[in-house]
Order: sequence, then C-alpha cells, then structure tokens
Amino acid sequence: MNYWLVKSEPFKYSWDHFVTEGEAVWDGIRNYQARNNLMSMKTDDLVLFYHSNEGKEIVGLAKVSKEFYPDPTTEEKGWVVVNLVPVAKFPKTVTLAEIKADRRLQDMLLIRNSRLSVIPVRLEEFDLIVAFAHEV
DNA sequence: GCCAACGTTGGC
DNA sequence: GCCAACGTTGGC
Repeated sequence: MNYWLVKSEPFKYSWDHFVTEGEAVWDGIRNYQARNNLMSMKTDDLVLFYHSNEGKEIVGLAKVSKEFYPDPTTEEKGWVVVNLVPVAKFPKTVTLAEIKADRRLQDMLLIRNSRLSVIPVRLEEFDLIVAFAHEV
C-alpha cells in the first residue's frame, strides 16, 4: 500500500464536486514526474486531496478505484489517468502553513517541489497529517 | 498581480 | 549535449 497527495484547484475541481460526482477521472496530467507517480498507484492506495491556490489545505481522503489507463482527453500517446473515489472529508483541514510548521514534514515534496501535482507521501507523513486532521 | 522555481523547447 | 529563452504552476 502506498500513499499519495493530489492537488486540485478548487475553482476547477473541488472536493465537494468530487463527492457529488462520486468518482473522478484524474485527467490532464502533463508532467512526466506526476505521470510516473500516477502509473505507480495501485487500487485502494490512499490519496490526500489538496486544494491549491485557494485554501492551500488538505481537505479529505480519497482512494484509487482504477489503476492507470490512457488519458481520454488527449490524442498524444503516453499520458495516463487514474480513477479516484472519495473516502472521507477531514473533520479539520490541514493547511500548508501547518505542514510547513512541522519539522517532521519538511521533506515532503509538497514543500520541496511545490509545482508537482501528484506526490508520493511516506507512511509517517501520511499518519501525521491524518492525526492533524482529527485534532480538536 | 507578481515572481520564484521548475520543466520544456530549440538554436547552436 | 549545453544552455538561453520561454511557459506554467502555485505560493505569497
């Protein structure tokens, strides 16, 4: 089991929209590193859902419902999508500021490479973020 | 709205 | 194969 984080601009595709639809085709990835991460995702891997630009916070948890297949939104070869389904909205969002403030999370690619939109997350980091999301 | 960081493209 | 120029992302 691996853990991931995906970014979405809420203006384009928000968590609420994701929940309403019930399943998302994660299309439009045009970056090789992000693409490689998509191709490493396995069914039932857990995925943190992050709102970029507006909010800058992790809002909920999703999981992989279908492993990678060719991106239907482009003719170009080599790009792929996965399907995601919502698991749970976090009781409390975890902001980028909180993540940056925690010494244990400094190595996250979310911070180190802010432009990458599909990011692997280590188990320790994942557990910590889930714990933050449930703090009172 | 600005700009830093990063990726990609193309000239040489 | 190097590197300058350009485009894009996303934090501030």
